[in-house]
Amino acid sequence: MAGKSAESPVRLAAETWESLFRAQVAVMRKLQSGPAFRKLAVNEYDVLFTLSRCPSGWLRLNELNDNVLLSQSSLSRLVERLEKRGLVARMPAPEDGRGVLLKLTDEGRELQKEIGREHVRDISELMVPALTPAEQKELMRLTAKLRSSLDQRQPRQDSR
Amino acid sequence: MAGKSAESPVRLAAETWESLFRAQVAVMRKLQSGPAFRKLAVNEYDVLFTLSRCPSGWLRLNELNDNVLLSQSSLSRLVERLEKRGLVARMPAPEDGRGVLLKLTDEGRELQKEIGREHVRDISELMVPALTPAEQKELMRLTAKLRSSLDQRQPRQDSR
DNA sequence: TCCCGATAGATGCAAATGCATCTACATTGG
DNA sequence: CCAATGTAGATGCATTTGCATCTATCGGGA
Repeated sequence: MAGKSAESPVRLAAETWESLFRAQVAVMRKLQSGPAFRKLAVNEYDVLFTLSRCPSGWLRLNELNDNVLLSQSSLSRLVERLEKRGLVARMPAPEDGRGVLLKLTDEGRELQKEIGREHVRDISELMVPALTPAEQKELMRLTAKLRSSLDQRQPRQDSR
Repeated sequence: MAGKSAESPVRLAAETWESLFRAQVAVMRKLQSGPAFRKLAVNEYDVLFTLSRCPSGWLRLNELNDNVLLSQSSLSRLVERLEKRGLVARMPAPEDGRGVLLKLTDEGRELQKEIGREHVRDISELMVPALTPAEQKELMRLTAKLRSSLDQRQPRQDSR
């Protein structure tokens, strides 16, 4: 039963990750070089986007950091820049004297929407011709499952 | 037929991309904070890895740049650093006086293997509990299809 | 053949990033 | 209640990154 094409689980996992990673790189490359991100870098937009999705409107710096591939210090300074540009506002966390709460300003919300519209258009131009709706749903399901599995395991204290 | 749950193609595409992107961030976060990348940054390892896969052993800087999410100038300097560390060797391209060919040195090949072993182990520890083999294969198929669709469309001259 | 635009890669310089560390507040165990 | 340990975020500083630009070569058309 051990045919030549039998791949080990380890190898399969590595190849799957590589394919996922390269696809992300290829899509991201196209997206970030488009005109949508002239005013704001992708990471900066991503922070505005995450804030725009937050039900309460306020988010801890801390929580933001989970979403973004940035070190804590880089995020701290990125937010500092956004604040200087008047796109987000800070407020000391009421229940935790160490914490900082963030929310979009009106200007920030507007810029997020403006970039978001264009961004979504760019995304669909790449995804729609590539995968059928059923395939997109399956891809979404698989990546969501992968993510939720990661969230559950011991998250270590290290969050570079 | 227009039920409330009917999503527009544009929305589906955007949500699919977001799920893919977040999964990539979550996995990458875990991988890069592990001990495998103490000696080399992920992007640096990725260059060594790509070179190790190259059949001829030699690769144009140019081609390398397609694989990596880095600007041309950043890649140029990254390679410069790798060369200083003795991990890769440069050679002027024989057929094109502008070009540069790259290959791994023995030391580079060894370091790539060393890190690669650990890296592959880390990947499988994340992927295996998250997705069944069949799901991994499907994820690989979908991401490969997405990537190949992107490669075909007009690649613009812009390659930041 | 000789321009002229395009392409490969390098470089100056400003901006962004990460690591290590620091401060302030929180929480827990005695 | 207090000391000890942990966590949130900011900051100094060196490294890395990207944009704009530069040089050198290639390739196509008059």
